[in-house]
Amino acid sequence: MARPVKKEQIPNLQEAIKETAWRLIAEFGAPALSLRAIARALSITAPAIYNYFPDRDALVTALTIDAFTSFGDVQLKARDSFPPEQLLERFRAIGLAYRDWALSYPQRYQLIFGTPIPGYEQQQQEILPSATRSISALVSVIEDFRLAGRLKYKHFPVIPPEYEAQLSAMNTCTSKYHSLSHGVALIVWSRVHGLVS
Amino acid sequence: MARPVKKEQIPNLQEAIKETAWRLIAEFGAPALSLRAIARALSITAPAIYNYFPDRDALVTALTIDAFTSFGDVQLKARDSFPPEQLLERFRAIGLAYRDWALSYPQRYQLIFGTPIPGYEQQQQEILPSATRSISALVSVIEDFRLAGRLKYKHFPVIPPEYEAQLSAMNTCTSKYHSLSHGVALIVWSRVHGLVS
DNA sequence: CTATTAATTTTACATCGTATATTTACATTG
DNA sequence: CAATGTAAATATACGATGTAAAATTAATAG
Repeated sequence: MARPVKKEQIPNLQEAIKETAWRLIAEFGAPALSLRAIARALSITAPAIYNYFPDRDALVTALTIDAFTSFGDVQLKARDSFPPEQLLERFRAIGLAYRDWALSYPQRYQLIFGTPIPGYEQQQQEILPSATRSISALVSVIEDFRLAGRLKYKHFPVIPPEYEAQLSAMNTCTSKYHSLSHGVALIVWSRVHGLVS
Repeated sequence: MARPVKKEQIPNLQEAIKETAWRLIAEFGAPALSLRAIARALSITAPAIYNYFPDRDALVTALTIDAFTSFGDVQLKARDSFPPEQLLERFRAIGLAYRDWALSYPQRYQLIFGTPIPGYEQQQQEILPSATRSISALVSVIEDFRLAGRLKYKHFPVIPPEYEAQLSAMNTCTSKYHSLSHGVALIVWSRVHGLVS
């Protein structure tokens, strides 16, 4: 074989594309993102991107996964900033970390939770693992509450149907937690999300 | 003035455009809807549509309003199929009517609750009245339950933040109902919606 | 040095929304 | 009844998008 990985006037183009995409999202908003705009900003032609991502949706999916990964890192780190016994502190840290993260990375927040990109629809299958991991911090703590008998509930929580598909997917993906914990986590999450917004 | 409303090879073009749009939505799905596709189907040129709708979003908004109106008609009719005292029957009729409507008009259902049209984002202001009316049937019945003291609750319902904006908008729009009724209605709605899906 | 081959650009096509200018055909008015 | 004003439709055009196919470039392996 010849010419495997050199030339590249931009050292790591794959990464540069994503970084530029993030910058454009930050500047003009997620709905305005386009391959051509990215190429323009990089002084590159649009089809060149196809060497790194099979199509536009794949790029957006990659961005989304990165965002979820970053989010998950922060969430897990927040949880582990307190020892396993201090459930309340862990719980609280996770909530605050959510807020900090949203403020620190508004683009990532926007891509995951904000106005969607026009033609794009989520490729659940690809995104799910990183998405699941990102809320596993919260779920695990609530699971600990439940195991400690400190989860008081009278009714099984009401889950809006929009989330139900994801919820059951998460359940099959990480069956280590009780579904009740998932449900409560979702509600907690929606509360925090509301506050942060 | 001259020539106000004649010629028109297609008698009522405004209406014909909308009907064709619905047909295309039914056939190819809402995300695939486009002005040019509508024009093609009508053997018309695309810019002609601009005589009836200022832009594409206006057309989609008009369709959405029509869908909500149809939905509201059915909901109110269902409610009024029982006398005001038979709250439970009314409640039940509304739920069943939801299902019937979704099955009878899958395109309308899809436009309101399904995958959105790519570039389009809802013009809340225009849509709100018809949307509000469409769930007023449910809200009014729940309000009656509340007034009759038949609404048992321990916690104020948890409302996912996505709906909160609409909820408060509805409140200012039709302030005749208690906000608790709105909240409960939203939860009931989400349950029924889940079932129907 | 040359052949191979990965990385890019060039060119091209199909789609979209929509702005502008032009034609068409009717209804009213002189 | 013919002239005119005007609404409705078309024709044309522009810029944007995603992406397929071919042509070009440059680095490495033999």
